[in-house]
Amino acid sequence: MGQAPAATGDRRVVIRDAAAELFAAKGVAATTVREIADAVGILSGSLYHHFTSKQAIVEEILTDYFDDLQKSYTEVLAQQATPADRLRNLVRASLATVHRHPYAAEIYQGDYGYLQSLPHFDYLKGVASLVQRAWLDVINDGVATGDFRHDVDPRVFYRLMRDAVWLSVRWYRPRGAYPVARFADDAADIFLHGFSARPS
Amino acid sequence: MGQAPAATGDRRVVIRDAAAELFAAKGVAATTVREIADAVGILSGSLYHHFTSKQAIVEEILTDYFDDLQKSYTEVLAQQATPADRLRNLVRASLATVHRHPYAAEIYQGDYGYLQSLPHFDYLKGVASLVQRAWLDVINDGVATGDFRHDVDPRVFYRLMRDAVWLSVRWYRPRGAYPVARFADDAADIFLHGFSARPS
DNA sequence: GTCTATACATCGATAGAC
DNA sequence: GTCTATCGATGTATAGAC
Repeated sequence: MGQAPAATGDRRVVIRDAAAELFAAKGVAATTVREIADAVGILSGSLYHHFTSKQAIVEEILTDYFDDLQKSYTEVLAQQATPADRLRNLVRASLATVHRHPYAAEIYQGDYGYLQSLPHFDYLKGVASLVQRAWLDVINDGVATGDFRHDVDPRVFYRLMRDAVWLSVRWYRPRGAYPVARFADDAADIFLHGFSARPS
Repeated sequence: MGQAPAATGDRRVVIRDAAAELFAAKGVAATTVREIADAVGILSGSLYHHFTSKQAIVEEILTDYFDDLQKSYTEVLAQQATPADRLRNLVRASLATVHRHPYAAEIYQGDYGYLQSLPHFDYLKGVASLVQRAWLDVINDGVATGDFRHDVDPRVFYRLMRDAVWLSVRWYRPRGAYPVARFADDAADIFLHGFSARPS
């Protein structure tokens, strides 16, 4: 009856999601527009009714992810807590966001080179440096307060932790028996113990 | 005089190394044979005097790396020590090998999808599972002896540590002031403390 | 061992019928 | 909104002269 306009945006989302899965699995450059079209059951030419180019699809996938990431971090950064708790919250927020956009996260990590050719790459860089700033600030704070060790370069610790956390999207997928929140706490726990200045 | 045959194999190595650097930076699929030829100052057609195909170049790069990796691990696995020391030795051997073949290591991590199309992919898989087996055995031993924690899944600990260690090739390069051996010890230290069952 | 020239496949993208 | 048909660019690889 007073029915909705037959979900016109649906096709767009279906295409975007199918493309994201392919991009994540094979890389953007190695994925053809024909493969994307096959995945949704249309011909490659029809894709261009929904998107102006292959790049535009990539851009929409990544922008969606980074919008969400920026929002999550803004919330976490508004809170006050000890360095250890703040670091744990960053891990939780990162992993929760990543698993709302697992394909986008994989694309960002695996195709950084290609991404530099995107029109909105500056926006992505801005969010990425916001993320890096947040981690490094917390780690440096913890070293300053004496909570964290000072015998290992904070940048080394940051990068080890960053890779371990963000790359987990390649092998970890949330399950009922081991949900994201618990996984995030395990990861944070290992790194916090490893970088703690105090005997546990 | 009784001179060597004017180093015929040199060109091959020069081409292979130039290709490796490009593959690591942009991905295999996104790197063209013309770019490789440009990098060594010849035309793309001339490449095929040295290699039968682009895939063959990739394969030689990766096989070289994996041969070295297998050799390093065989040595380390012959030694006996505590779980903590053995894990530390695995980190040292891994990072030392990675930094003898930094481009190959980056290619393996960044283009795993493409690699599956290689003729010798089964060999690569074999070495990769040797590596995984070595890490998991040591970790499980440490949990069994009570040296390592039992409240975090060993597989989770393994994967976090694996990603942090192997992905470091993307950002860490050995320097005089911070050589591989020291970096390896720092990384092992953080993870060993983080996964230790004993107060430090 | 490199170059010239080119074959052949595949890619992203477009135009217009339905 | 999809299909048919196709263009132009680009990619890997080959053949033969030098």
